[in-house]
Amino acid sequence: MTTAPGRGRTGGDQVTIADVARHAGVAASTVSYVLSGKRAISAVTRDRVLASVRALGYHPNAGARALASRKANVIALVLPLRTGMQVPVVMQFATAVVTTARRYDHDVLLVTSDEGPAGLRRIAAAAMVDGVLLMDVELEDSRVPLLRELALPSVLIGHPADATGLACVDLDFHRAGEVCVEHLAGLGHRRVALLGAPAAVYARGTGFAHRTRAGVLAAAARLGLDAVTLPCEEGRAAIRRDLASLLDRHPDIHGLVVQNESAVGPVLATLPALGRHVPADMSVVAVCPDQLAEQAGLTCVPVPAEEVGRQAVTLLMRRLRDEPVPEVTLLEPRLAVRDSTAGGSR
Amino acid sequence: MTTAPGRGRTGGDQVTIADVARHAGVAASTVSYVLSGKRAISAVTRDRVLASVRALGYHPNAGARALASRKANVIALVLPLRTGMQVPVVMQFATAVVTTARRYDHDVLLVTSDEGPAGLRRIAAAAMVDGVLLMDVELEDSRVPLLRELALPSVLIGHPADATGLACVDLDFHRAGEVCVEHLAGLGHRRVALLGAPAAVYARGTGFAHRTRAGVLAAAARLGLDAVTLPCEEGRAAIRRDLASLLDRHPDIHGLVVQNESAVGPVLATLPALGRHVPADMSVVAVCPDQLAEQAGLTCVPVPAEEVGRQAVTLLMRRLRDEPVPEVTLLEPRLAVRDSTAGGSR
DNA sequence: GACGGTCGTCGAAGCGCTTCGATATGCCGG
DNA sequence: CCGGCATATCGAAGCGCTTCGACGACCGTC
Repeated sequence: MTTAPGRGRTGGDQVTIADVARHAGVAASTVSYVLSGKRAISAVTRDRVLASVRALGYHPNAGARALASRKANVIALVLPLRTGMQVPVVMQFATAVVTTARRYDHDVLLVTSDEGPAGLRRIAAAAMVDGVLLMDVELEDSRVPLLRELALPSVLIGHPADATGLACVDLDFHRAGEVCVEHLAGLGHRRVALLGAPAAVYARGTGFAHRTRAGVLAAAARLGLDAVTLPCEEGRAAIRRDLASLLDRHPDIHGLVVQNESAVGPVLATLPALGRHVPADMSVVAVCPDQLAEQAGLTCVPVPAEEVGRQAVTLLMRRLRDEPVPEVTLLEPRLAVRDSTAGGSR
Repeated sequence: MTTAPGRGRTGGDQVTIADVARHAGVAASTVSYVLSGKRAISAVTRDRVLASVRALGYHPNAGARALASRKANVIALVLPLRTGMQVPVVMQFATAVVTTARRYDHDVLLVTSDEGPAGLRRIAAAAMVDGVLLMDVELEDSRVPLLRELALPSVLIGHPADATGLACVDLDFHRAGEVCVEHLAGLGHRRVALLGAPAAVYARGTGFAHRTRAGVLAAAARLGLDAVTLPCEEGRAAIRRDLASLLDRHPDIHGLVVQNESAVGPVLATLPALGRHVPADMSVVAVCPDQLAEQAGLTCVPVPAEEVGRQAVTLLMRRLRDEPVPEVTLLEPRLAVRDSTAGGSR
């Protein structure tokens, strides 16, 4: 309607800020200021501009905006897309991240860990993103020094051995381990076992696995319980074997902590077959997504993936505004008691 | 070393094309042509430029590049982050997409379906992405007309009722249903059942669920088998109940097709408890990720998430180059026979 | 009633890149 | 030995946006 809107391209309707300015009878800079709120604009002008924006269906061009403002309004989510990870947790987490980021008017670029340091470097150098969220951080993580070097705003999920100068969010897995053991102890069990992540996960130095184990052992020591811990591979058969040999060697164990998403089902299925009924002969408490535990009526310490994701984004946004953020944010575990744990006789 | 590299900003090392040009003693446009290969450049110059690129660690600024070239080199992956989805499949799929996209020098922007049409519109208008990959497409999907309207290059995973003018990739679920039934029939079973997705998934008109069911029924009709199909909710208890009532009503069923990731484990755990041993009394074939089936020694038609992801990206890339792509690409299902199916007596 | 101070708006200068002529150089055939 | 044609390179003009300095208009003030 006004002056020559569409450029040549087929379907290339691209409405520019100049179009809006013309439509509203103001300068382009004024439109920009209305949209960013960085300078005072009279109510009259603002309303007129906003009306034009709506009328034309204007959306600022992301590239141009990024170039001029030196902000992409995009954050990177670096996911561990390797095997052996607790898949649903990652998924829930990603959802929360995207949703929360959108609330701050940011989008999320998905990056896989296997592109590794080079990927981070590329993303950073190309100024594609303003900051990064790193999942599945290991105790000694090769990406951590790089992050420091790049001075790229970041938030880690999980935490490395040395978190100096970084921001980390995580469930307090050490405390989670303790909580599980305390619960079992409170029910009168004196001998407990931790069925953990696959051995590879420990070998990789993944924080949550180590910290949970440490928590279990610490609480056991403090409360004077006997505790054995062992990794647990995936696969129904492997689990059955590991579990059988565990109970064979330690027949007097009546409390079991399971921290391995994919093992939860098989463990519950296998125990009765080994003559241990839950909870009569064996109390089971898991560290896993609540959804999973709820289905199985399992007492658990839920992994609050959603909450972690939200927190992580919030922290990153704060960091992008150059506000100070705590180095370590640990979420307090809570225990959801269900029917898989009960008082023991010894 | 050369002339004034770093701008003022702390850590703002941003190396620009001008820096490279200066370092190599050529014009900026020459550097651009070396990098894009869009004009012939002498070997001598090219080598000198590439050396400078490496020496300075140059990475083109994504925003500037997008602005000038009108290509973002980013594709959007629109994921169904709602509940009731087969999570690990989605994950595998996402991995394949990211990996493949990187191979074509593209990045992936993660978008959730719940931002819905508005999200697509925004992304498109802001020219953040060059194309989109849509997962979990429903038979009547509200985003489909929008895609047509926006003339946004896209590839759908799954397919809508009307695929005209679009590109879709998917496992041939209809055929998968048939393959399962044919396998069971080949083993001599005359009465089979399909334990499908949760009722909500059918209600939503999700293609894969409907098509599998149709395939099962078609093959059964063709081969003269009796077939019953029923949805299957999540949760161990619900599954046990559904399964028990099914076998109660149809005690002579000896072939079971399971298409519900989260039901596979519980079904296998429940059958023996109901007095049906696998495969002696009941042959079970699943449509699920192969990894899951392999663990359980289950005969299955694997959902080739990785392959689908790769194909989808490849098609999208072709589309971005304005090459013609087929409207529908169906991957042929293959059957992996394991220990959960065996010949029946009737 | 001239002066300083806001307030609201404008114009212009880039941000770093691609791309389109234009120009310079070298080579060929006539 | 020159016109003509490739071939290799350069320079300049944007892409659409933000942001800075400037400037008019209007206010209250002494």
